[in-house]
Amino acid sequence: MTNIIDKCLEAGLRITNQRRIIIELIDSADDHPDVDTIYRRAIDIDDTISLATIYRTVSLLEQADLIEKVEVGDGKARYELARGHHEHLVDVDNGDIHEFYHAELEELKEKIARDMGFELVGHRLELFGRKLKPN
Amino acid sequence: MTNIIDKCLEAGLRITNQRRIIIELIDSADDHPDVDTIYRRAIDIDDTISLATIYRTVSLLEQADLIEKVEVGDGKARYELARGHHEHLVDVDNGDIHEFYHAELEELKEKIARDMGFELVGHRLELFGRKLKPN
DNA sequence: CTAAATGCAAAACCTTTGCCTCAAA
DNA sequence: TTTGAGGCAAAGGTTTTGCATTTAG
Repeated sequence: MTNIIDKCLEAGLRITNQRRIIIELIDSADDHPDVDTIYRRAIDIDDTISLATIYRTVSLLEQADLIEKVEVGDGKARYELARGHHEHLVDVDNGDIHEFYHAELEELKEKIARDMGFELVGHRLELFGRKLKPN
Repeated sequence: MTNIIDKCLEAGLRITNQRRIIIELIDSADDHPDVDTIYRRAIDIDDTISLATIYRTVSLLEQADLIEKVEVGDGKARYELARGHHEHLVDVDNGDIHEFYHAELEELKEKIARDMGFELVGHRLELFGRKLKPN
């Protein structure tokens, strides 16, 4: 079992106490915390960690493709562990983020870009929805 | 021919000189200007317009569904005239924004949301691509 | 005339950075 | 030991806001 710390070492990252805390925190989060949330959770564990370190660390982890930035339109960068393509559906009534993967959608994006004369190198998709009443 | 000013009046907006300038400027823009660009273009026409008025006006126009915000990941809000569903493909090499509409994609988004138990009330999609060499 | 809009400057946010100190390898 | 990392506080960039003044309707 290759854990997240090993992956950081493989990526050539120096593992400091602060980094370990931040990384494990994102690893174990089951939501999509923004930087301030990560900060507040981190100082619960070690209250000497600074906001600047959070920013520097997430930016590093993102470059190493270990975490991914998620932007859901609230003006704040949120992060999640990188674990392959998936998209987000945001519940507009409570902000809950639901993940999904849809192969057909992935293909379609590639095809659209190709038809327009581009190689697809990235994308961003968020759906905003409201829960349907079951009937 | 219902022009953009008429639409503003229908929406109940008071038409000031500043608003007229800002609105017509966005109406006639063939790119996706950010707030600062709108500001610079506006003061070329009337140098008493303030940045605050640009922000207040675009926010008003957006609420009235007369313009739409486009976020292409550069951290700045860009605006375009509301003119029905379409998506954006950003050329990562030069920032050019290409628009497209793809019916199949629209349907697919609706279907995905529905299958997840949601009514789709909005979405955001940007593709990032690099021009293919013709061969 | 009167409510609403503007200008200006200050403040509010989120994020980045300089610099000196501290710690991982 | 040495180079990179962290803490702190200041600065940066975008957007919002308070308040006195002006203006559209």
